[in-house]
Amino acid sequence: MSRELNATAASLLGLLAWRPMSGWELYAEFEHTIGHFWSITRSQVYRELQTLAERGYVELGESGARERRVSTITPAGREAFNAWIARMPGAEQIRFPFLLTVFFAEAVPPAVLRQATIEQRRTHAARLDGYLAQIDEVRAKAPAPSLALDFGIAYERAVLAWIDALPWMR
Amino acid sequence: MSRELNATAASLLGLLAWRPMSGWELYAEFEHTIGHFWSITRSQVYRELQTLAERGYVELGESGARERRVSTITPAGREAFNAWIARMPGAEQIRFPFLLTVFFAEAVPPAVLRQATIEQRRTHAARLDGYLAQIDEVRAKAPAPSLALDFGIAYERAVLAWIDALPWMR
DNA sequence: TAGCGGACATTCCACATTGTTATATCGGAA
DNA sequence: TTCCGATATAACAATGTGGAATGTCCGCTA
Repeated sequence: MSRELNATAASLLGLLAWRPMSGWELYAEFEHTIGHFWSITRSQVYRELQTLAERGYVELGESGARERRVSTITPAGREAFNAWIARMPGAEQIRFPFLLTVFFAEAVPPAVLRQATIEQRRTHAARLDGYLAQIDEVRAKAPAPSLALDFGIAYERAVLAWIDALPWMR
Repeated sequence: MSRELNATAASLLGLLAWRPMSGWELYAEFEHTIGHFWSITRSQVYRELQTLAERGYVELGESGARERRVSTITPAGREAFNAWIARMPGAEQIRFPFLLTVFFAEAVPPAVLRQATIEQRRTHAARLDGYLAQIDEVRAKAPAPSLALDFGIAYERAVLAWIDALPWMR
């Protein structure tokens, strides 16, 4: 029954290797770190936690106050995580709805196109600001994660530059 | 029964708005255009084609040579596509396994880390080359799609620059 | 010219993953 | 007391992945 871990489960394990957390905490932690380049929902966290527990990779604590159940990674879990993280990573997968809008721009009413572009720009600018506001602190505390954040910064800058060069925005 | 189109089905419709195609062709066309920023599998193409046909958005032709069935977009299909493409696009979704490797780099054996990085670099460099080889031709023939390709170019350049700045690569 | 290998083409299936929605409890703040 | 936010879970619908099975047709070459 040693099915492969999926990336989501593995990331959860990775976070649990830092410290024990409840599902709720895990989700929050995930969102503001890995969440920048990997999406997840809350249900998924609990689901994955279940299967992780079935495989003996985490231990679900007692249901204490507020039903809170802290998950702790087991030695087997650490081992599984280490094995997973050391495999060659696959290609990334992007799904960028705005690129569909651009790709089919000829079918989009000009006003809508401009509006959508402005909104995208705002979103990405806000994300960049958020990343920049964190980067120094993260770099000091967590070197490896800060490199992933560097990617986010480079990415957002590239997106913004590209948006600014769109012909209908100049 | 007028359920929302999903992005995948809508993109397929968008391609069919250019010209009628068989599922096979659709997949090929998709792969080397939209495929750069949206993934799809062959089974999915056929499945979506089925539901698109059920909703009257495409017409599946007679089975011709080699079982080939050409799909043609209907007026209702064009309308549905135009409505879909004019809605505000949502946020993009990235899933970048290598970023997990980087994020958890402390748990990765140095040799593996270096190896993975080199492979990533090669992949992205190859993609960039591929895009650059096409861009002039695409720009001349299909202005809007070329803007999406421009994004690909900007993206790959950003990734390469980021990779080259990783501390274990210098 | 017969035959073969490879490209073209579709269908079906099994499964994994994801997203959404609803529901229930409890502690603390207002 | 009432309401909000933290917390957990279930159940379903939708989406996505990957591959097996099956057949056709094209062009090459023995």
